[in-house]
Amino acid sequence: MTIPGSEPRWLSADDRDAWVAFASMLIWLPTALDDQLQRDSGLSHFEYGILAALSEAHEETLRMSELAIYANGSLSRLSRAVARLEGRGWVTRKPDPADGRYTLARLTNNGRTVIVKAAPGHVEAVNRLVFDVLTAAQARQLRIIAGRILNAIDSEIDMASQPRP
Amino acid sequence: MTIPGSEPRWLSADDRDAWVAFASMLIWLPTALDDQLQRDSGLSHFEYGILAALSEAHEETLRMSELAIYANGSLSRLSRAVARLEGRGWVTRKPDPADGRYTLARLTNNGRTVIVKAAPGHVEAVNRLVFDVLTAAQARQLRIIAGRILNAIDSEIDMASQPRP
DNA sequence: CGTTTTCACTTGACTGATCAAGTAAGAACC
DNA sequence: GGTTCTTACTTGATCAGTCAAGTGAAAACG
Repeated sequence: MTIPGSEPRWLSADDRDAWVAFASMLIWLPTALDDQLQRDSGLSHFEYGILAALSEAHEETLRMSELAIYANGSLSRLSRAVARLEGRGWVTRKPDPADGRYTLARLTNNGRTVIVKAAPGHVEAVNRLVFDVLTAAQARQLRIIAGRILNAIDSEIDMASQPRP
Repeated sequence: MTIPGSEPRWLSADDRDAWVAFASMLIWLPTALDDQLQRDSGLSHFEYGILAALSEAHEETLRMSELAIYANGSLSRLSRAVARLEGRGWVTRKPDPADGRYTLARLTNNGRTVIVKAAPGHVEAVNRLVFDVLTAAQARQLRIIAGRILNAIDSEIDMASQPRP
């Protein structure tokens, strides 16, 4: 995306400081949260997301393609992860009777027990590592900042898929 | 870390909103940056970090263990990544003559060419997706927020390794 | 109403990450 | 100065994730 011949645009000294800290956080916060879940519940963050999304859904059931969006993952990744969760007896899959192309994933009783046990520890970790160390104003800023960055990512993707609307 | 019998501490409505946006950003920003590097330079973000760290080091040379810290990765991961980069002719490895336990990784001329070509596009992406959409004040806040979260992670790790100082 | 397309997954082949075990060099101890 | 310990990696086994190809159900088409 750099226009050939144009001067590369570097980061200002302030931005560079911010980026070093931010980039490091982008790596270590997910790692820390993953570790807590793995230690305390034997779940990856992705698996946690799947169970959490199902537990909040109507009849604890979602189509795979919807679940993929809530859990922030590709369908392929979800398919394998749900296969693992099904193996542990925490989720079941069956074709949607209304349209055989869809697969309905549903939380089992055991699965509900797992997520109910895992949730408090995970939320506690999010509080400890994020919100306890931020002021209310910073938390609000964080929401805005994250929203803007997500918008920028989205519009970049839209740009790539349809060059001229 | 939840004290048994104590009430789980949930997130406030505001914090929950912030967390949903922030968690999504934690997933999609690294993905977007990785994609840009992969497309434009055939590098993963981790490989980019390795080459960038070497290019800024004295004589473009670093011990593996130092490099691991700069690149935010485990020694094992680094060892495999550098093996790949060595295979592509962008890095060499040799034992430190001063202490045979250390391995010195050094950027080759080809490696320098690669990182010099890759850097502007990557920095441009960081600007587009992060700093262009933030005010200067938000960028400053982001540095502070990231710093506080990193501190919280560090003190948690210290806590675990030495229960009582 | 049979054929072609599209859709919603699933899966095979491969790459990269992790953990634990292995190796080889230097330090420490007696 | 020989044995044990520590340090700095490296590597084998395994596992999760990606991409592309495959499958089977519904839509669309002529």
